[in-house]
Amino acid sequence: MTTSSSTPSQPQQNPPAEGTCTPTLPGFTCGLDATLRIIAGKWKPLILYFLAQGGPYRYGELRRAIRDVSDKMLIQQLKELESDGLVKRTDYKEIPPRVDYSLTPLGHSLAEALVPLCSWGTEHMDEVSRVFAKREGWGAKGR
Amino acid sequence: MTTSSSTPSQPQQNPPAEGTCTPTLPGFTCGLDATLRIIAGKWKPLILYFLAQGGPYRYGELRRAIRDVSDKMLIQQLKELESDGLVKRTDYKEIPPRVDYSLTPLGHSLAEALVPLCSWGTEHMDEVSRVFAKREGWGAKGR
DNA sequence: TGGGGCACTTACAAAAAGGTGCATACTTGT
DNA sequence: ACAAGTATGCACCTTTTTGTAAGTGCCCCA
Repeated sequence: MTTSSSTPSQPQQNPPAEGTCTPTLPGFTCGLDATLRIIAGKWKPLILYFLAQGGPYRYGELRRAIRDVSDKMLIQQLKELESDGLVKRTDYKEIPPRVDYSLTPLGHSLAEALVPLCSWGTEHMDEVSRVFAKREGWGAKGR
Repeated sequence: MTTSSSTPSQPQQNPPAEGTCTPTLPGFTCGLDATLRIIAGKWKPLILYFLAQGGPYRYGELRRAIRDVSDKMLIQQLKELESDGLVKRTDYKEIPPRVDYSLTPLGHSLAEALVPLCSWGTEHMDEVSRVFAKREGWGAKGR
């Protein structure tokens, strides 16, 4: 929870290059920091991703689509996303419970901002795969 | 570390929209997943960010620039970034140690892919701030 | 009546991530 | 001689995050 908010000192040596970020913000180092903290959570990107693809999803659909996620986790992340205003939960209050989830406009905009990351990952799949092969390969000691 | 690789079932109801991601990959659900796992780590985005801004930085410079990061953490993350091929470490093998870090081409491309996230965070700063105010505000029980 | 699905909730445990502080080997400044 | 700076390494501990298993209330179906 410590975010390096105090004394936002920037390096005064190298030229600050282009205005990629604006490091003069409330509790965050920069917008990137803020964004990453919002999508932090093992399943959140996936959720956003799925919701961005299809229309609203029912809870069970998501659950099955994401596969490997437990109820606890899915619900927890959905709740955070909801309270963060990225996802809208619609409870139809029917007798066998029926609920669905969709992106809010804010959520949509975030999902769009994620696209380049997505492409990067896809483009550099081979490098990335090697990296993780390495990390897991001789595991048991390294990390 | 489980990535929902097995049985990549996709929802067959809603139309798959545009080709935002390509969910047919080795160990990851999609490129986004891969990317996020590479930049996972409290300080990595910041490091990439700083390196993307100025030229190569010496260790101590980074340490002071990022502020609040401990040696252990900074070194650890730098090492991972290095072994992931995003950062290049140059050891001048001088008597008082001198080392500097810079982005590799791969690192640069990633940094560029991060720009939209950065902008998103900056643009939606107000919403994001509110979110975190809420999260921390009535803490102690919520999470 | 037993089984299954729906959308969750809760208590508890395991694992991962992060943090603190001390140590190293060598040099320069005072 | 001693403190300070350089770039790290290592041991230990706390916090955060994730996972597991079980349970809830209600309904439908055979």
